[in-house]
Amino acid sequence: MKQIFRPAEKLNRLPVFLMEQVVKQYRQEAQKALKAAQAGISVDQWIVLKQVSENNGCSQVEIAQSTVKDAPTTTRTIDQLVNKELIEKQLDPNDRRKYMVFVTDKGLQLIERLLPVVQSYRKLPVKGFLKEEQDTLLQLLNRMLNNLK
Amino acid sequence: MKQIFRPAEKLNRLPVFLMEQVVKQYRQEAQKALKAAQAGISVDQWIVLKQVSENNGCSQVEIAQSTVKDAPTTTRTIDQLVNKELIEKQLDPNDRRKYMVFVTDKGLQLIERLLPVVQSYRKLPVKGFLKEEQDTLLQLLNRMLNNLK
DNA sequence: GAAAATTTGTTTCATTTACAACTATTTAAG
DNA sequence: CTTAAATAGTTGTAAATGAAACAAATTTTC
Repeated sequence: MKQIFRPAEKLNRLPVFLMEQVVKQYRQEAQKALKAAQAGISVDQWIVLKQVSENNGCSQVEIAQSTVKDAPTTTRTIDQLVNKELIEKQLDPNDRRKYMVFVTDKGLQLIERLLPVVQSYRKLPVKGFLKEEQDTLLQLLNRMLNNLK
Repeated sequence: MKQIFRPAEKLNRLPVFLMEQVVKQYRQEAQKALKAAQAGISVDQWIVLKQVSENNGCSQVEIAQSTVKDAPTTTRTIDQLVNKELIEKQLDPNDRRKYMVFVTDKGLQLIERLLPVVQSYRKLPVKGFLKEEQDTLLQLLNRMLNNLK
C-alpha cells in the first residue's frame, strides 16, 4: 500500500517548529561544505576560530558571549582548536584566572582558505531574498528573541 | 576590571544564528513550563504524544514524517511514551513490519491537562506580533526551508 | 514462484549538549 | 587583614542526536 503523506498542518504553523528544521538543514549543508573543502573543523569550531581571529587575545568568556555558547562548550571547542594548532592559549599575566586566546598562522591560513566556502553556504538559506526581506526577517527574529529573554 | 560586552555584529546579521538562539531559548522555556506543570514528559515527547492522539493507530513512519524527526529518534521517543503508559504499540495484522500506535486513556488525560500549558508557552515567542507579521514570518521561513531542500 | 529491492523498525556508536559540581584566582566587605 | 562573594575556567555525567549497520517483513521484477 502506498504511503499516505499527512502534513502536520498545525505544527507547520509554529514558527519555532519551522526554525528547528531550517537550522538542522542548514547545519547539515554547512558541515557538508566544510567537509568537501577538507576543512578539518566543524561549524562550531569555525565560528570560534573566526571570533578569535577578530578579537585576538580575548578571553574565553568573551568568546562564549560573542558566540552565545555556554562556558563548558566554549572550553571544549577551544581545546579542539588548540589541538589542531589553529589557536593558542596564554595565561593573562594581569589576571591568572584568564587565558588570552590567539589565532596561529596556521589558523589564519585556514580562515583565508575557508572564507569563500563559508560565505557561500551562508547565502544558501536566503537565496532569492530581497534586502528588505532579509531585514524584515532579522527584525522579526530579534523581536522573538527579546520576547524570550 | 569590568567585563566589556562585545556584541558579535556580524553573527547577529545571520538569520540562522539568531534562529538557533530562539530555538534554544524557546525549548528551555517550554521545558520549564512542562516541568512546572509536573508533566513528566519532554517537549519532544509532547509533540509525539499529540501527533499520536490526532492520528490514532498510525505507524511510526507516519509519526516520524509528521514530526520531522528521523527514525531512531522516533523509535526512542515512542519507547519512552510507552514506558510511561501514555501510548501503546500493537502489531499491524496486515503488515507485520508495522506497529500501530495508539494513545491510552492516561495519555488522553495528560494531553487534556497539558494543553493549556502548551498553548501558553507557544504564544510566548510571537507575543505582540500582528497576524500579518506572523504570516510574513511563516512565509519567509518556508522559503528558507525550500532553499535548503 | 524465486531473487532483488524496498519498507519498517531497532540497535550501536561516536558526537554534542546542558547542567551541576568543582578548582583557582581575584575582588569586595566588614 | 581576613573572610565572603564573584569570576574564569574545567571536569563529570547523563541525555539527546545522527549516521550507519542491521533484522524482519513485504513488494516488485523477471
